[in-house]
Amino acid sequence: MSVTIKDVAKAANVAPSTVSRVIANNPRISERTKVKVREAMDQLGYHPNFIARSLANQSTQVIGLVTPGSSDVFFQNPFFPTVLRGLNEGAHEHQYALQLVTGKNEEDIYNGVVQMVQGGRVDGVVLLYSKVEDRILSYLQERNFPFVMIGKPYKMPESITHVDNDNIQAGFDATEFLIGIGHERIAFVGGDNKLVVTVERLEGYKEALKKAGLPYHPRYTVHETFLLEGGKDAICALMELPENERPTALLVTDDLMSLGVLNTLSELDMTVPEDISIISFNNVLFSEMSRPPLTSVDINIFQLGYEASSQLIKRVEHKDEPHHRITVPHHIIARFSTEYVKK
Amino acid sequence: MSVTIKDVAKAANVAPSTVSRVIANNPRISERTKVKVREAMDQLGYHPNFIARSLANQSTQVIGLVTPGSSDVFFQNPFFPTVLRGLNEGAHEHQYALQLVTGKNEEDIYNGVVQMVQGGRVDGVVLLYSKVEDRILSYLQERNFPFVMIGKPYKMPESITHVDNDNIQAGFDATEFLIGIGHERIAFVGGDNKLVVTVERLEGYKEALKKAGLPYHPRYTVHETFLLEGGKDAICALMELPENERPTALLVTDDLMSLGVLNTLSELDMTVPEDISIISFNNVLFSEMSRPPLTSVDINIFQLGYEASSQLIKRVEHKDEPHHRITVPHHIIARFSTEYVKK
DNA sequence: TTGTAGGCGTTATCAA
DNA sequence: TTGATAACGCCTACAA
Repeated sequence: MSVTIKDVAKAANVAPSTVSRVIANNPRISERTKVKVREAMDQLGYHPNFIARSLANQSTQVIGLVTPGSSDVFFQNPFFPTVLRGLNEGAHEHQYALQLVTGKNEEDIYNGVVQMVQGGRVDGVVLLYSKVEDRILSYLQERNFPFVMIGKPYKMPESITHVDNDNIQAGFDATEFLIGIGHERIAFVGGDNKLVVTVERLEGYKEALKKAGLPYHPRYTVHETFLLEGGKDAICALMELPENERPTALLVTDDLMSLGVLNTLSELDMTVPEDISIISFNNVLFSEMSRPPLTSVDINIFQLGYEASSQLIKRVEHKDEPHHRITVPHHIIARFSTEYVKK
Repeated sequence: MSVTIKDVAKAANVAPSTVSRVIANNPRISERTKVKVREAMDQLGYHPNFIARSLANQSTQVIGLVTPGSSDVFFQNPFFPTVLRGLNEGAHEHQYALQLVTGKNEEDIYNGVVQMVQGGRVDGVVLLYSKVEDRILSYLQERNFPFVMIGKPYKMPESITHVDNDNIQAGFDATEFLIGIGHERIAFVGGDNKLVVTVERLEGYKEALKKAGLPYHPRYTVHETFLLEGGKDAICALMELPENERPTALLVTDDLMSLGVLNTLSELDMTVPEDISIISFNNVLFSEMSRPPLTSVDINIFQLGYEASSQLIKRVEHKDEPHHRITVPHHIIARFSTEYVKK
């Protein structure tokens, strides 16, 4: 079929093992035979068979990517392409390939992970999410299989290598930004409150209010999913408050939601930022394409991915690496959805 | 290390080959031993090793995904997540996994493909693009390696299995839609004119003009890349035309570009659709999130992906399948960026 | 119906 | 510095 190490060996008049050593660039092979073997390889158009190599080595140079619950939804999230870019870059630098776990629901994905792991298809795994009570996480820990998480583990963060933003600080900074331009009635519009990110950003929000001596009103806190329509109901409810209680600014924990919010506001005939300011999170590609362009907390999604695959490869190659937490910095990109409050 | 077929064999008091046959559910194995073996498997927590199986079978159950030139840019394209979803679904139905070719430039990707293919990492490949003079395409054809293309091959479409929209028809329909609501000066804002899609949609546009007896003005045709800022210059140039020559409608071949166009127009103080109508292509997620929501030609991106992986698997499993062209239907989603022309 | 043995293409150990 | 040879875990004639 394909040209193998044996064919090369014959052509070069050496043993297969010698060819193997040439491939590995083993220093104890004479330059002369190296050259000879390499010539033969070129002539025959030899390429090593990864599968055979994997079997012999017990290592595949492949990283598995695990998406949360339903991949479908996750793929839609503008977070995904960018984090994938980062993962890709980190993997590519070390000659690793990326493989996706396929599946439409949690059960599917769980089985996919088990197959990947036990089937020896991948050397390690990146979890692209963090959630409470995760079977996959427990499974990987039990088997002591190398993995890295993007986001903050719900528990035992010190025994799980993970890369994450300081989301408390990010929530704090965003809120302080609004306070700094004069806002006092600030509402928090967050995603699924089972996600650690949401909880943390909310915490930062509260801290900033406290520090500024502003009251925290639970009714100023709404949780919606990250999906598109999410925002609508939440916003309407807030905007129906009497004028002197209505928030003058919104902190929205996801750009996609912000888009929804923007549309809802426009339907309610409210102008951003004149009537109400918005600060958003993630700073994905289209944050600057909306009208008005969104002030958003850039969380360096690319770097999140890049660090994740780099760290994972480190773990795979040195199984005794201690667990790390990598904190990726964030910074606010001020655009045109925020403005000094009108008194 | 891990539990293998041999361990199971011992535990069940049979030969390894018997275990192997049980896994394959070979009918010539007695029910009794099947049960016995399966029990042993469960007890030991056996999972077949994919790598070993791949080596023995010469088949990996993995599909390689090849992105155009720079993956980075492609990942950003909102086309990508949806097509990936489709690919994922098609692959998952047949228990195939997806692997990405990593690389940042054409050279990188080419090498990645060669490694994947010669390295026996994948059973087949999906090309997520179609372009002129493609090394990767030639390479795959030369080696007679199973692949499927999304988009229309630049040449020899009858000897390449591909899944695509009828883009000429789509361009035609979109243009006719505008003509149908009274527009006569319609400009074509297209992406990279080396891409087959662009060329075809342009062709459809011309045909529709012709059919309606409207003149085709080359200056009404602008080509920009699919990138965000793309639109700006092109649009300004058009809008600087004297009022009675200025187009009243734009046909923009990509939603992302449309977003850019929308912003540019808003900077020029032109209102959509009152001052100018826009019909867009692809109908990606955020088409309805823009302001105004875009009238867009839905090209069924999901199905494009789904068909691609399904077809590929068919080819992989029956090497003698004849080449197909799968045409995925499109339809216009009318939203609020198009309006009857003001006379 | 089941077992034996060789092979898939590498790598790694041990001799030479 | 190189060559035999035995793994790696599974599949599949061929034999029994």
